[in-house]
Amino acid sequence: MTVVTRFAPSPTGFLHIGGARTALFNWLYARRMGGKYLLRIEDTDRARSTGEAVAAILDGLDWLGLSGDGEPVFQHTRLDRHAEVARTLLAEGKAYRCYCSPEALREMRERARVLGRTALYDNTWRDRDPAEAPAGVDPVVRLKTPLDGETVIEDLVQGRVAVRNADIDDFVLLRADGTPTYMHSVVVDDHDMGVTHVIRGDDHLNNAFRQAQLFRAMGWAEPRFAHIPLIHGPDGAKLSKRHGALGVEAYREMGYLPEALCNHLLRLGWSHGDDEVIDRGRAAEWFGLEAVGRAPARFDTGRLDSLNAHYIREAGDGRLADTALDWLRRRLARELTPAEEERARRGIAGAKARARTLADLADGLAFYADGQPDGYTPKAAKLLRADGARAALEGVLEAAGGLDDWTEAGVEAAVRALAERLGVKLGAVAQPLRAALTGSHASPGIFEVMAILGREETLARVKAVCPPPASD
RNA sequence: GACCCCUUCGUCUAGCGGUCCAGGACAACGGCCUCUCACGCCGUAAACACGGGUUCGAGUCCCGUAGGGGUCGCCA
Repeated sequence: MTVVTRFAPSPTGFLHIGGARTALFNWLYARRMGGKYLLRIEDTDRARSTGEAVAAILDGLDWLGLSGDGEPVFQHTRLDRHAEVARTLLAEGKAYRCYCSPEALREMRERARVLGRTALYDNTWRDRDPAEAPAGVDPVVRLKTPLDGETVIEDLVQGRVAVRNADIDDFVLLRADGTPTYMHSVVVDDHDMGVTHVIRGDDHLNNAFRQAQLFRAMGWAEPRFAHIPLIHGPDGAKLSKRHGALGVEAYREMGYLPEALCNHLLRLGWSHGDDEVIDRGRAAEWFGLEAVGRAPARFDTGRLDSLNAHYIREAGDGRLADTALDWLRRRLARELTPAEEERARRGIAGAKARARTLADLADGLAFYADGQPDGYTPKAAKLLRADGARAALEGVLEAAGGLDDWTEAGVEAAVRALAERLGVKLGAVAQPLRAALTGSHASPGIFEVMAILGREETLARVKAVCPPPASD
């Protein structure tokens, strides 16, 4: 039997972190088992579903590399099929029409709560003669669930979970307007799509019991369920799009790489011994539901930062170049001249070792374009005022002017010789120089910076802070 | 309130009865390296929620307690 998994978001907002992880687990499980991973947009609630949300979710999945195998199924296109299944159930006496008013239902809920019961609906119309139906009331259709015994789910993550059938009420299949509820359409669609493994958030565990009853009523094979623990916020409370959690696009905008986000999400609730850095290929080899934990994890960005830094360092300069240059243009809010672009491109190798995010990377590259885009940092200004700074910079001007070999090795030899001649440590020359060239007290190696900047630009920047004595 | 789930360092976790005075990673702190910042390397501090059992032996099994979370719609 081929494994078929699915990710079924409802398009009422962006793709949030929890959804992204659910999608990732479904994708990984399908890959691992050599199966298929499908997408379904749960848009039966036409009032809350929007086209923008559909686009945002599909975009987010695409960015993460979690697009479905084949085109996504839009649930609203299957309304007729959902109604047809409900009609079958009605005809077989496994479902019935309920004419209770919303007010009556509200009273039932209150009564049930007072009695300390879980099942809310009191089965008013379960066995009542349809002839008693009030005129002019559109009924809902409810499933006739068993009154005795218990429903057991052998969950692949949670283990055996049982609920007494008395605690499962006759839930609604079709609304009064004839449209299907989520509970009904999920089951019909999962069956029709051949879904074998339902991997989703823990918050659906209770729904599984109801859905299992519906599968049984139709005589359909139940899929295996795997309810993965939710991701909580730093405060330990549920993290969901409804509570202000960030969408994946927010992480993209902060400069995180999709592979870093996926790696981080993967390690939230799943582990493989002591392995921490796990790329997509490895994950697809190693992933298994048996290693998914049952306790919720908190979403903490500390490790995400560290993983992102790792993946930035790992990324080939070529692959990173276009992205980095885009970030730099945005950072400077202008286009780059060919010379600036060339310098920035050569600076990527040095800058990426120091960046945790793409935003950091752009910051680290900025000085290659402008001299000091934000002026000198306070620490840099201090370095320029330090004792001996003036002498060191004048020495550089002198030594650099006549240097033939303007390469990293060449300038290094010249600057080291200068420091020796002045009788100071290398740092006494390198630091003021760094401040003059980059506007900062921290940067890639100073000789690398000089080599990339070139003689002309290097001298110009030094002269800017160390004007030569006016000659007459 | 009812039902269901969870509980190892600050965080993510390893641990599937003895090999655990509990291991790794991130974060923190100290040091080395060094032209700065990173990287890298070395080191320090840091946890089995609590109480009962079962067992020769429990972080690991069972039962309670406490705490946390989830679900109880003609939303998904």
